[in-house]
Amino acid sequence: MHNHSEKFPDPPRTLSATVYDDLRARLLVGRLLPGDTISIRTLAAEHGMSAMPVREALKQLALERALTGALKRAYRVPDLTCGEAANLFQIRAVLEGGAAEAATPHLSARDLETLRRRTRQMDVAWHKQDAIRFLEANFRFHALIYSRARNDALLDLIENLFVRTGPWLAKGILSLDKPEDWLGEHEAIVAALERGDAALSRRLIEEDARWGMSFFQS
Amino acid sequence: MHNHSEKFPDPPRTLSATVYDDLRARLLVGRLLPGDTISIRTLAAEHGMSAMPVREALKQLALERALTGALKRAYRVPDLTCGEAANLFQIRAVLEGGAAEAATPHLSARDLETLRRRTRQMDVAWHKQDAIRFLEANFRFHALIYSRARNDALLDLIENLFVRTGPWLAKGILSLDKPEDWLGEHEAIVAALERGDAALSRRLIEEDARWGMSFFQS
DNA sequence: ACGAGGCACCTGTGATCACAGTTTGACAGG
DNA sequence: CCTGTCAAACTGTGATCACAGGTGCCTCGT
Repeated sequence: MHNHSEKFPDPPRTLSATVYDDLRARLLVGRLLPGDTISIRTLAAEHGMSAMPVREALKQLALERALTGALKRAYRVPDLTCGEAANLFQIRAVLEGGAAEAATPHLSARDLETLRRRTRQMDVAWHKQDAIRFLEANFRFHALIYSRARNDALLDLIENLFVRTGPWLAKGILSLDKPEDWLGEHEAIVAALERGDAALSRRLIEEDARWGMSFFQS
Repeated sequence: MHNHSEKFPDPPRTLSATVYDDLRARLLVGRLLPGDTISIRTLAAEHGMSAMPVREALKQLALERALTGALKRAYRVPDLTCGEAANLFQIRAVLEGGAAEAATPHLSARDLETLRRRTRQMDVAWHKQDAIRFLEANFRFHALIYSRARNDALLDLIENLFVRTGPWLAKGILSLDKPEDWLGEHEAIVAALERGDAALSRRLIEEDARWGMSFFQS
């Protein structure tokens, strides 16, 4: 049997990084919801490894505020207050706005086509009430844009914020009964990017980033 | 003997957090310089503890890019390229600009007085070529402003960026022979804040954040 | 004298064990 | 039936040991 058929990213990486990435991906798309509790030994058993790598991954996620870790108590997915969520989306707006503005001149025609595909994926996921697929396509849409800003550190920070707001957004989407509220702002974003209008792109992205606050705003 | 005379923040916290904070403080003020190497067991011996807490702290710092951690090789303080440094200062500019704008209406007269004191401390440290004291006062100056923006998550992110740019700034300051280049822009910032001019404060802070790029720019 | 190979020491990573505080559920008493 | 209490099982944290890979110096051969 050839090895090529197996997943390959494992060997050069560390076990700790494996579970870290796994948790991060789950938070990003809302496969973990606010209040969910996570145990070191349970996760270790699921992954078939010792508790050591898992504990490191959880501690790191707690440090970057993707999880809460009280002393001697189980790690949990943070249940943000509206104020905390608003703060996060405020940061996302300024950070993603700047990234979009810087990325505008560097988007290729191929990129724009990919963005349109992501938009369509989001549309069908939204009407299916499939929060996970929706958030996944949404993240890939934004990540592609920001990656063209040629600033890796900035991309990391934005990704972190997506991870932290993921569970909140998933909770918000799942709490809706009517999927009517969705308006295809993303097409406007793609149009602005295509025209090379950096200022407009920035404004639209800022608006889109703040959209997540529309849930539960009291 | 009374316990009140001892440092108190220790007991409720974890050993791992202790060495984490210690390293972070050292990076922030440039007591660790780019290229410096850090060993788990050495640090553990210095702190009189097992290697376990130290490894967690180092891994966390590596994760937030405050240290580099190649596989099976010693952790080191990153020696940033000019491009990477420029990226970081670009992020600082947009993030700190936004924070300053939001904080402007909430600064008290007492805050402004403290800011002026920090400015004076920076001045004397600069003329003494004391990079550590300079960076410490500089950080406290900025941190006080941003703390008034009432956005803890934003404050965390900015602090992280200070930690990451600390060694670079220290290297830059120490490489200068003449301390002539220092211009007291901070007084202008305080003046703008005192007048409640949010837009001007933002612009001045952005300018100040980009100042760190003036070293070694090729 | 110079270069290449090898071995000893260094590094981080993972496993296993011991410990202390927290949570939870069951059982006894009102 | 409700409530207060206690014990067992859970939680994360820290220590110690074993392992594999990387680095560099020292020696042996030419």
